Amino acid sequence: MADGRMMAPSSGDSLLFLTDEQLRQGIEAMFFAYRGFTADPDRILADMAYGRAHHRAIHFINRAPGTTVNNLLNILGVTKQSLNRVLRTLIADGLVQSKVGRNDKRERHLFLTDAGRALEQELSDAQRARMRLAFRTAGPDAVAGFRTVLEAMMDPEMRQSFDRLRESAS
Amino acid sequence: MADGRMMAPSSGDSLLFLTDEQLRQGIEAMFFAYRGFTADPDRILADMAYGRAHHRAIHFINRAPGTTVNNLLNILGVTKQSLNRVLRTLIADGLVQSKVGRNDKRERHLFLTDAGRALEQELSDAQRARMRLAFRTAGPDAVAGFRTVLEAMMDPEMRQSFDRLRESAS
DNA sequence: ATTGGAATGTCAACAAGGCTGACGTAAACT
DNA sequence: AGTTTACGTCAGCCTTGTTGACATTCCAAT
Repeated sequence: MADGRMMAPSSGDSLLFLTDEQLRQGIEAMFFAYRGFTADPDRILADMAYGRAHHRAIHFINRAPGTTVNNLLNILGVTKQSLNRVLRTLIADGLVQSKVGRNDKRERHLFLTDAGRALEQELSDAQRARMRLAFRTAGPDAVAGFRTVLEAMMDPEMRQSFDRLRESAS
Repeated sequence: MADGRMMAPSSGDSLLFLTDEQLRQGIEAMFFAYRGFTADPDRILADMAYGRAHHRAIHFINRAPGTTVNNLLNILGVTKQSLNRVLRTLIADGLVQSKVGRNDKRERHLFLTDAGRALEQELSDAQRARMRLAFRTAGPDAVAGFRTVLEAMMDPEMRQSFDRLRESAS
C-alpha cells in the first residue's frame, strides 16, 4: 500500500512536501480550487445559452485579437468541429467577428465585437475578483509559488502557449 | 478599459501581483495547468470505457471508504443522478461495492474492491508522478504558496470538504 | 399506530460539449 | 497540375451534466 511513503527522511531538507499524502492533498486542492475558479463565470453563462466552452473562446480571442482559428484550436486543445460549433453561435449572436485574412485568404481572423467585449468584461471581472481575493489573502510570496508550481505542471506545449501569451501582453 | 490597472503603486509594498495583467496570467496558468493535471489519468481511462467522472468517484471512495452516496455527492458537486450513472457502471464492473447501511437502510456505503483499488493505484500513480515532478521542480516554498492560493480560491463549502479530508488522513 | 414529510437512491429522457470520420472549397505552395 | 493547408460542415457517437418522476426507508407528529 505505501509505495513511496516510507522512504527515510532525506539528508537535511525534509522533502516532506513530496510524500504521497502531500501530493494527494495537492491533487485534491487542485480539484476543489478549479471548481471555485470556474464557478462565477459558469453562473453568469448559465442564464444565457452559453457554457464554459464559449467563455474560453471569448477569453482567448480577447487576449489575442485577430488570432486565427487554427491558433485558437491549439490553445484550447479541442477539435475544430468542437470549436466551430461554439464559434458559429458566437458569430451568429454578434459577439465575434470573423475576417478573411489579407495575406492568406484561407485564414479567418477572429475579433470580439463591442457586445463580445462587454460579455468578456463581465465574465473576467467575476473571475478576476475571485483571483484577486485569493491573491490578496495569500500574499505575494504565495502567489509566486502558485505560479511556479502551475507552470511546472503544464505539458510543454501548453507551457509554450502560456509563455507566448505572456510575452504578447502589451 | 483599465479599471484597476492605473491605481497608484500603494505605499511601500508594490502590490504588483494584483494588477489585472497578473490576475489574468494567474487565470490562464490555472487553465493550462489543469489540462496537464488531468491529462495522464484521462489517457489511461480513454482505453477503458471510463472517463474523468469515474476517476473522481474512485478517488474519493478510496480516500474515504464507506462514504455514503450523499456524502460523495457533496464532495463532487454533481447531481445524484449523474453520480449514480457512474456508480452503476463501476459496481456492475466490480470495481466498487455498495453496502446497505446497518443503521439507516436508505444509505449505501461505498467501498473499492480489489480491482477498484488496483485501478485507483494506476490512476493516482500517474497523477502523483506529475505532481511530484512539479513539486520537486518548484521547491518547498513554492509548494506552500501553491497550496495557500488554491485554498483561498475555493468556495467555503469546498474548503470544508477539503479540510475534512485532510483531517481524516491517518 | 398511522400517516405525512424528508431523506436516499433509481430510472428515463434530454442537452452541452467533447470526439471521429468524411467531404467540400478555396487558397497557397511546389 | 497536383498537393497541401486552412477552414467549414454534416452526421453520428460518447461522456457527463441536467430535470422530472418514482420507490423505499426513516422519523416525527398526530
